[in-house]
Amino acid sequence: MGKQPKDQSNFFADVYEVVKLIPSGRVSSYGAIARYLGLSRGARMVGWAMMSSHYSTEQVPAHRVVNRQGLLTGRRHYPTPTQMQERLEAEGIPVKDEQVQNFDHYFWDPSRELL
DNA sequence: ATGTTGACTGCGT
DNA sequence: AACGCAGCCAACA
Repeated sequence: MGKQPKDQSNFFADVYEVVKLIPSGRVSSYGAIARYLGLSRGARMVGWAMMSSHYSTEQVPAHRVVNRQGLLTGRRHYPTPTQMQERLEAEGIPVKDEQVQNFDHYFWDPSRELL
């Protein structure tokens, strides 16, 4: 068995796929997505992929991905620091002070919800 | 090839 | 409960 062609960051593509599966009105976390992809501690990678998603032509709802505390840690990578929050609120997710309210209720875990 | 960094997370203090 | 340190993977200089 030779080595597998690494393609070009097909890891990013996998992350995009999972993120695109997050239903509107729900949020997920970097760690949950990483774990679903088999990376027990690749949460930072997921964040990296999200940042790259801005340069991708694919539409990835990166605003639905927050950290495990429900904090909008990625908001500073948006054109305006409030865009991420506004987008979540537009989907019916209450956000106060950079934090998703009732986070546990809106949390969507690919390993749990998705099979 | 080596070192640094990053939209994180878990555990120890 | 809050803070700090270490682990993990991939891109970049």
